[in-house]
Amino acid sequence: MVDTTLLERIWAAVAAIPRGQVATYGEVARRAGLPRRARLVGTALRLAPAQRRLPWHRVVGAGGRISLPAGSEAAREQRLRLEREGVRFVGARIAAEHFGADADLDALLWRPRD
DNA sequence: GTTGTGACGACTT
DNA sequence: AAAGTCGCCACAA
Repeated sequence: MVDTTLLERIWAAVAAIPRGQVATYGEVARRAGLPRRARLVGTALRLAPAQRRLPWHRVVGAGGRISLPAGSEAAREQRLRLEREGVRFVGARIAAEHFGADADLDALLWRPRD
């Protein structure tokens, strides 16, 4: 069983993602003080009570790709929610401008051509 | 106890 | 670009 204090820390880190921005699972884990525990972030989101009203859609896979099964209803909903708050996609990836300051720049080393 | 799976990710081939 | 490998670990069977 997961320690609920860990879940709380993760949920708090997710709640802190500003509207219009995204963070990767790895970043959320780091911000929660749990480096290398990206998988746990996924678990935490799965276990999160809907009542918490977490911005779960702002958590994405490394490099800005949606991690939910491609073509799934959940994946469509996530993209829709993101676009609805101004997050722009370039192909399957989220534009670099939407990542927070401590995002891993190496993973974001791509740019839509200017 | 062991194995497989997965809302992950960094590395190496 | 694509496919393996490894680290990570909760969970179900």
